[in-house]
Parts: sequence; C-alpha cells; structure tokens
Amino acid sequence: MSTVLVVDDDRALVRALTIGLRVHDFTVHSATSGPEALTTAGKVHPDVILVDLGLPGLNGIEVIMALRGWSDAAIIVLSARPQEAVKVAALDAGADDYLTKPFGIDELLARVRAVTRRRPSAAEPIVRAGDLEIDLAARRVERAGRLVHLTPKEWAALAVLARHPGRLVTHQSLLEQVWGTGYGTETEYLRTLFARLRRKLEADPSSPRHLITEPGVGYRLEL
Amino acid sequence: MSTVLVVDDDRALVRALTIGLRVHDFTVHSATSGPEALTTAGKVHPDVILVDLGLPGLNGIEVIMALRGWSDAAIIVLSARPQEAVKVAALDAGADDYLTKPFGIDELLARVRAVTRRRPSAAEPIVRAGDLEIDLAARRVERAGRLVHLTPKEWAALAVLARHPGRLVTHQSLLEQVWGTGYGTETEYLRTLFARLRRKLEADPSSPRHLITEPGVGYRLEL
DNA sequence: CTCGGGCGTGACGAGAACGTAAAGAACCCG
DNA sequence: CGGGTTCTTTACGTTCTCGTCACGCCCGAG
Repeated sequence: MSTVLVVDDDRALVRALTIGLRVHDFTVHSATSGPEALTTAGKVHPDVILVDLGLPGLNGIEVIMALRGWSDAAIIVLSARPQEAVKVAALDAGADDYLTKPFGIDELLARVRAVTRRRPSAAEPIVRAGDLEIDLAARRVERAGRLVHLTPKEWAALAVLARHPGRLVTHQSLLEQVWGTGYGTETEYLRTLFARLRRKLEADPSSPRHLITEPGVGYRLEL
Repeated sequence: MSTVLVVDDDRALVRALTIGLRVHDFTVHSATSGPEALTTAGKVHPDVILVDLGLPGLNGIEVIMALRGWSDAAIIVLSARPQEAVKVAALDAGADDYLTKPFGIDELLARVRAVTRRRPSAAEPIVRAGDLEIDLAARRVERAGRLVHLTPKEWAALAVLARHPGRLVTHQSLLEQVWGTGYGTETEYLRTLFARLRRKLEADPSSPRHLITEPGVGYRLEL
C-alpha cells in the first residue's frame, strides 16, 4: 500500500506510530531529526510524511518548506502546540494537516487515509505481457485492446500470477490464495481453471506464450 | 478566486464565516440544511464545502457521502463534537478535514488554503461512453444528445461508476456509497436499479455495452 | 513396447447469481 | 387529501460459475 515516513524525536511515539501504521498495511520508515528526515524522504519517496514540529535543531517549519521544494508527499504535522499562529504557519508552509498532541491513533489513521485518498499514486499497476494488459487496481484484463471477461476464480488466479510477473507460483500457493486456506492438493481444479484462462487470454491456447506450466511444480506468467 | 459553500444551521456563524471568507476574496454561498446544501452544491459547484455535522434532520455523514457521489469539492467538517469516533466516521465518509468548534478564523482560512492548494485543476468532469455523456459536476446525463432523467439513487450509482471509468466496482462498495454504510448484502437492490438504468441508458438493454455486469463481484462502466 | 503419472480439453449439471416485471410501500408536492 | 414519483420487496425464468468426470496426449521408467 502506501509508504509513510514518521519524523519525531520521541522514539517511543515513533515506535507506537510505526506499529499502528504497519498493522494497517502501510510501509513505514522513520527519522528522528530534520536532516535525517530530508535524506530519508529523498531515498524512499513516501506518500505521506508525519512530522513533529518540535524537532531539536532544525525548525519544523523549515523542514516542511524544504520538503515542499521537491516532494509532493502529503505532510501531516504532529505538534504539542495548539496555538493558532503555529498552525497557520505550518499549513501555509505547505503542510496538508495539523494534528495536536495528544491524539488518538484512529484519528491519525483516518487523516492519513483522507490525505492519501486525494492522491492516487501516479504509477497505476498495469502488467503487460505481449498483447495482454492486466490492471490489478481496476480488476480489468484486455487482450489486444479488447476487454476480456473473467470469472472471480479466473481473476483471482491471474492476479496472483500478475503480482509477481515471471515468478513461479506453486500449485499449493495458488490453491490457497484462490480457494482459501485448507486447499492445497486439488491440482485438478487448476488444470480446468488454466484451460479456461488460456482459452480467453492466449491467441493459441494449445501453445501458450504467457500462462506457462511448470510440470510438477506450478504456473508462471511470462511477459 | 475559489468558491466556498458554508452549510450550518447557526445563522450567526454562517454570517461570520461568510464575511471572513469574502474579505479574503472567496466567493461564498450558504445553506442551512442538508437538502439545501446538496441542491446548492449542484448549482454553484463550490471548490470547498464547509459543513456542520449537527444539522437538523439529515445526518451530516450522509450529506458528505451524497456529495462525494458526484462532487470533487474539498469538504471540511465543522463540528462541536470532539469525539474521535465521529471524526473517523466523517473522514472515512469522504471529508478532507475536521475542525472542532470553537476554532479561529485564521486557522479555518489556513485549512481552506491547504485543501485548495491540493486540487488546483479538477479533472475533466465529463465522462463519455459511446453515445453517453455523463457530466459529474453538473449532474447531467445525455444519451445521443438527449437529456436523460435519473432518480437520485440511479444517479448516485452511475456517478460512482463514472468516477472510475472502466474500473470494476464491487456490490458492497456500490451499496455503501449509494445507500450508506450498513448496507452491503442487499444485492437485489442493485439488480432492479441497474435494470432501470439500462432501460434508460442502453440502446439495447438486453445486451448492454456500457453498464457491464461482473457476476458475483460487481459492475463496471465500459467506455 | 508398455505402463503410469501429470497434464489439457471438452461436456455436463447443480446451485448460485442475474434480469425483469409487477405489486406494494414510502415519499413528495401542491 | 390525492396523484405522481421513487424505492423496496417478491417471484420466476434465464444465465453463469465451477466442481466433476471422462478421455486422450505426452514422456520417462522399466
């Protein structure tokens, strides 16, 4: 999902936020000073930056303005200061939101969601394999520009392969991710499923170029 | 500059905000109830909507969701309730910011600036699909150049699909966005609703070209 | 050559999901 | 209060999904 950078010199708070965010499928990095925040942000290109205003050394407002110079990440300020003038300064420096400590983790998460909802990550995850086009976000498959209709199971299997293009996926892994935990030995399901998939997606289903069988092991999406 | 819609049943507050915003070159409209807010928003296409959660009659959360159905406006909630659960509900319903009363006019203005800075250019609000023309901002649908009348629920569902053309929208997501949170399993509503929509929008309702069913999953607007 | 395991393919059918019409309930507006 | 619109609910025939089965192919081992 999204990447978040937490910047605060209170290591206990950083730890708590990191855990809370990770639980909700965010990728989390952290920094404990202004300069460190800038270099880390340059490296990991976070979607959201949570920044404490009370950093030692560098002024928090300056950090925000520096980030705004080259990053379009959403910036949420976490601050112990409730003074209106500080809020106005931070927001006008380029922050997107301002949250006064203490705050609840649920509110923070909701604000992170609100702020990320606005900026759909530029790179839409479209996997291309020859004349196939698999859009994982839109749940959409095109072959030679034409929409192909897939059933839920067909899509689930294709999506598993498309998330790791070129990589081999074992029978057991496919069965568990498509049918659910508890399945793992019913390889006959896979045979009929892939026959149907190839009929829809391959120009010549009898000599597949993308949905490749690895005998005795699993299947693979070849680009 | 930007257009702001103020929605609150406290007329003194509305007056104060209107004056404060006009001083800073905003064009200001106002409404004092949920339904009035929806119709006014449809007419003036505000860039920002300030909405009180404590409106009489209509639930504030529902107003937000209804707006989100077709409007790209930034929504800032003004509320007397500081409870975290309320904030989370409002933000997840589609609000961009949540401000607890009492607040300073300077902070409000800074948050309005922050939120408008983010959305400089509204994306093309007209979606074309064959002979269909869906104007999300104006809340209008034309088929082959002729205006088609849609009921509120019909429009809400079509708007949800049109906001992400080509993308599959699940049953649950549609039910939540059209009927409200708490719905999610009543797929029979969707069946009758889409039957009516197709009768109005498809040249041949029995073989739809734009309102596509994905059995067991949801629907999609195909261009 | 024969055998057997892994695989692809087509056909079938039970059950789930869908489209449609129609009737009843709720709502609105004058 | 009455007429029109919109939404909900029900019912029924149709379509779709996917597990099942039967069969044939390929290939390496014996």
